[in-house]
Amino acid sequence: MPKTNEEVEELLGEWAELQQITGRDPYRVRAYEKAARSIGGYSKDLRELDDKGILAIPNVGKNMLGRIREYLDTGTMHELEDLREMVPGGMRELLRIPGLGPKKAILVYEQLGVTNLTELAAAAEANKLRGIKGLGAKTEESLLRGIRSYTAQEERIMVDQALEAAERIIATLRETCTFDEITYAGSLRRMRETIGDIDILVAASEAEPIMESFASMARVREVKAKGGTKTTIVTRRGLQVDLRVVPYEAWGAALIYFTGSKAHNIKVREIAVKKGLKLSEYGLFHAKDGSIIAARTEEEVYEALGLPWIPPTMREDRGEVEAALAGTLPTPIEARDLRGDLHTHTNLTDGLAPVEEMLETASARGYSYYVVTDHAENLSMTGMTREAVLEQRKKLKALQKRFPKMTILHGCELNIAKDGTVDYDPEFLAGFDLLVASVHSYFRLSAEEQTQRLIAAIENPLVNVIGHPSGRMIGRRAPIDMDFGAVCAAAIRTGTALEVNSFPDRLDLRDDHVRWAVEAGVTLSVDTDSHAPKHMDNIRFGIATAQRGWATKADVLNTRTLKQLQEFVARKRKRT
DNA sequence: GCCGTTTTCGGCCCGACTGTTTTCAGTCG
Repeated sequence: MPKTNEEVEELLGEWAELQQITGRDPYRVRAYEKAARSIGGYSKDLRELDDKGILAIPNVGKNMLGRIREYLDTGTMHELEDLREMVPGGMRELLRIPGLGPKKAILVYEQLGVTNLTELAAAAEANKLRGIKGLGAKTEESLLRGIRSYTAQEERIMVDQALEAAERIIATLRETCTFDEITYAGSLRRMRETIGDIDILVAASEAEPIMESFASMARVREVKAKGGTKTTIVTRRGLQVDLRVVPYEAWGAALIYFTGSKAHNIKVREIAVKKGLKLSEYGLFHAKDGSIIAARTEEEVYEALGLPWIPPTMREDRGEVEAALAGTLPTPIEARDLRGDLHTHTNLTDGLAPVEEMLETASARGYSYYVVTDHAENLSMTGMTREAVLEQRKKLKALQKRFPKMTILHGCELNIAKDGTVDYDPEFLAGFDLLVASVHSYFRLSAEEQTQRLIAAIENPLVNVIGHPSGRMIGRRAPIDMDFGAVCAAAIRTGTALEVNSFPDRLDLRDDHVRWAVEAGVTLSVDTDSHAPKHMDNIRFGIATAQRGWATKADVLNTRTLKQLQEFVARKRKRT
C-alpha cells in the first residue's frame, strides 16, 4: 500500500495505544484502531485524495480527516505530539507483556510509579505488585513470566515452520484421541507470512480427554490456561498453541470464529447484529429467542448473513466484507490454476538437484510447461559460463522426449546490476525462451536509485519477469527502498511481470504489494524459485500470498497457456 | 471517534479463562 497510508496507519495506531494507557474510552480507542487499519489497507494514496475521497475511507470521519490533512501538510499531528509528551516513553512497551493490559498498566503507574519494563520487573521481583488492590501473588508471578517470555524474544515464526508444527501436533492428537474434525485455524489458516501462535480447532462431543492428551504431549513446556473447552500451552521451543474443542454441530461457526481475523469477525458480527441476529462460535442465532439459524458449515453461516463464503486468506478486514456485500469480491487464484513455474534452479548453479529430478517433480505436478532459470555469469559465486548455458540448452532439448506432456523452456535468472543493466548481450539473451531478472546486491541504495534501477531492468525488452522484486528476507533483510507505484507503472507500460516468490522467507512481492499491483493492473507471476524438488511444495505459500493480495487467475502470467506465455514474451521483444 | 432500511444520539462483537473476587473485572483472541 502507498507509503503515506502506512505512515498514517502507524501514527494512528500509536495514538490508540497512548489513549489506552491514559484510560480513554475504549470505544474511542477502537475507533482509532479501526481508522488506522482502514487507511493502511486502502489502495488509493492519501496524497492523491481530496477531502471527500478521504471521508469515503471506512471509519474515517471529520476528526480523522483533520489529522490526516495536518499530517499531509506539516508532517506531524500536533495532538499526538502532545500526547507523547504526557506519557512516559516506556509505557507503550508495557502493553506488549502478555497478561498486562491498559488497566493494570495504569494501576502500576499510579500506585508504584512504574513507567517502563525494567521498573515493572524490579517491582514484581520485590513483590511490590501484590500490595496493589486487585492484584495478587499469582498475578505477580504470571507477569514475571510474561516479562521473561517477552524479553526472551519469543517472536513470530515463519509460516512454513508454523504449518509443520501444527501438522505434527494434529498428527499426535489423531493417534491419541477420537473426534469428528480437526484443523488448524487462526493466522496460519489465513496464511499470514509470520505466525505468533498456533490455533487448533477440534469438533468432538467430549472435550476433556482431548485437552488432556494435548496438555500432556511430550513437547509441552508449560500449560498456560486450561478450562472446560480451551487449553493453551507453550511448547519447548517457545511456541504458544491454543486448542479449542466445540460440538460437531457448531463446526462452521467455530471455524469462522477461530480463523479470524479478529477484525473480520467483528465486522461480520456487526452485520449479524444489524439483522437482529447474534453470531458466536456456537452459531448464528435469532437475538430475541435464541433459536439457531446456521452453524454446521462456514458456507451456511456466511450465506445466512447474506454473504458469499470468504476465503480465509482474505479475512483481514481489508475491505473483503464490504466487497462481499456488494457482490464484488474477486475469486482468488488457486494452485490448480497454475500451468507452470517460471523461476527454478538446478545444481548447475546453486540448486541442489540435477535437472532431471526437477523435471520429474514438475511433471508429476501436472505442469504443462516448466522454465529452468539458473543464474547467469554476473552472479560470480555460481561460476556460470556461456558454454555451460549452451550445454544446458542442448541437454534440455534432449530431455524433452522424456516429458511428452510438459514443455521444457530454457530461461535464466539474470542479475540486475547497480545501474539496472543485466548479464550478457541482447543477441545471447535472445536465445532464451524467457528471462527473469532479480536484485541480488546493493540493497541499500536510495529509493530514487533503486526505482531507476528496477525500471531500467523492466524496460529491457528481453526481461520478462522481475524476480523477488523487493529483495527482502523476512526477519533478516529489509526490502529495498523504492517507489512501488512507479515500478508498477513501468511493468504495465512494458508488458513485464512482477514475481510473487513463494519461498517462505521471501514471499516477495508481499501480500499488500500484490494488492496494490493487482489494482494497478500489473501482470504477476507466482513462482517457487525452487532449488530442490521439495521446494515446489512452497507454491502453496506463494498462492496464499497472491490470494491475500486479491489476485485472480487472470492477473497471473503462469496460469496462461504455453502459447499465451510465448506471446507475452514475443510481444515485449517486438515492441523495441 | 464513527455511524445510521429501527438512530444525528446512543450505541459500539462475543465468549473463555484467570485471579481475586463472594458476583466480577481484566485480558485475550
